[in-house]
Amino acid sequence: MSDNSKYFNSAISVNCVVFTYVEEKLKILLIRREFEPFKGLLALPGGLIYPNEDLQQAVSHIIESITGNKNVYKKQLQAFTDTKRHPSGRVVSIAYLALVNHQKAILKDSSFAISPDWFNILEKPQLVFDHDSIAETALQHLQSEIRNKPIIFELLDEKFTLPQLQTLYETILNISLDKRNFRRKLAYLDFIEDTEEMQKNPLYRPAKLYVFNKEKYNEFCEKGMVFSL
Amino acid sequence: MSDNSKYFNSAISVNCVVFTYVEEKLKILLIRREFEPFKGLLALPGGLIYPNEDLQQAVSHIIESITGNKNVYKKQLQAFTDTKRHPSGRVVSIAYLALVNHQKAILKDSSFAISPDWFNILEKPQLVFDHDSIAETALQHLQSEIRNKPIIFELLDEKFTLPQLQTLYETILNISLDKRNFRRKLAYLDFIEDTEEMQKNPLYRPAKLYVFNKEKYNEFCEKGMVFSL
DNA sequence: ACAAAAGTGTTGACATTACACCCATGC
DNA sequence: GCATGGGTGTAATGTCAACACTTTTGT
Repeated sequence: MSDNSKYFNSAISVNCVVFTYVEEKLKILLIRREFEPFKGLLALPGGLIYPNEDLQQAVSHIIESITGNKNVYKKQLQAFTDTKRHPSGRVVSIAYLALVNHQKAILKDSSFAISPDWFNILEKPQLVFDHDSIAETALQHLQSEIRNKPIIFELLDEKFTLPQLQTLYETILNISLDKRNFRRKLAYLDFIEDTEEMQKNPLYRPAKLYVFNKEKYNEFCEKGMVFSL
Repeated sequence: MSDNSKYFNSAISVNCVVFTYVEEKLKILLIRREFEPFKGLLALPGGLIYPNEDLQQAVSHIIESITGNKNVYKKQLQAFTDTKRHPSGRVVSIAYLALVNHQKAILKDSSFAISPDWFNILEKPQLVFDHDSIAETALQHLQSEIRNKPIIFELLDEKFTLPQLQTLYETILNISLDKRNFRRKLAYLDFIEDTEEMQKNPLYRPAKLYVFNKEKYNEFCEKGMVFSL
């Protein structure tokens, strides 16, 4: 460790696996690379990090630049470290999972990304570098995380119906759930609150609207309780 | 990305949270730092990585140098990336969890570590950098992982008794388990095999010896089954 | 009135918990 | 023969899965 120069010459990047939910589909945010290598090909949004740059902030900045969303849910997944994953040298990429509400997201080009777009996760095209593997890891993480943590509400509007919530679980987990069993389970959770309001102008019978109450969820956790789908 | 020099000047390190089980205690491997900063203080084993170095191999090498164990169980946890975590510059540390059998581990000084020693996890002293936080993350990961994956056998001898297995679960999870319920649950798992052999020279009544059969475990998984403690 | 999705309870199967005594061995 | 930990079954409770009809609204 006496001669630092042989160690301080790697690069750090972040890659963001950003999911949204729209038209009853789980979609992933992909961009076209603006620079070589792989210029013009599809990739996860991300970028190299300056040595004094905070990774969470970098992720927030990238996501805000592309989608306009501030304060999105984000979580570090893991580092992708293959020595040959990047042709320009040693680039360790730290992958983040992020969830954004589709209504609030307005995609635009930025210094990080050209032609950003949402792709149905079930029809995800091939990506550059090891981004397919990063996306796969993120999806698995999401699938396991929504079973025990209330992050799914990040993908819904503030007010949502139980059928919407159920369909979203079914879409992400790729399973089907029994409506009555699903609703009975939720009935115990006081942090999913009935708002006395009804859905506006649906095609047929309107459903009740609910909200996720974060304070009540915290109280629920403090009692040592854990919810599980 | 046109001028790479402003990005390729960070360092990557690995840190290993190595657990073992001895004298009915879960212990963590700590070393004394041989170099500045924090020379002589307690730390997790680890080290800086060369730009062409594979991280898994580096972890294996470090653990083998200190404990003598080859092919230990290891798993990447996450990256620790605080800009100020290391005083010498930007060092992103990738943390690994590893499990070693105590009988096979013979600690010795190496280029990575002086005075390596096992510390009861319940009495872990303060560590340098952000290593306390890394160790805490690793412990939580271990606690959650042993409930659904058969990694606990990495900490036991090849042949073990059910009371040993139960005590190990209790130690790691810091809970107490009902002996009969615990054994009934294991009875369904054909990958925990009775060896017809008995424990040698115990103080009192000898217990039956079991082995973990990895092939049978894989078959069990292929049937879509999941075990859960 | 009809089409469509919202909303609602019961039952049987299975899993989990709680609990106490006899057994095998070393000394 | 006694001290110690190894080994065993049952009953009550709670949880989970399967299942079909009525209600509300828009057209």
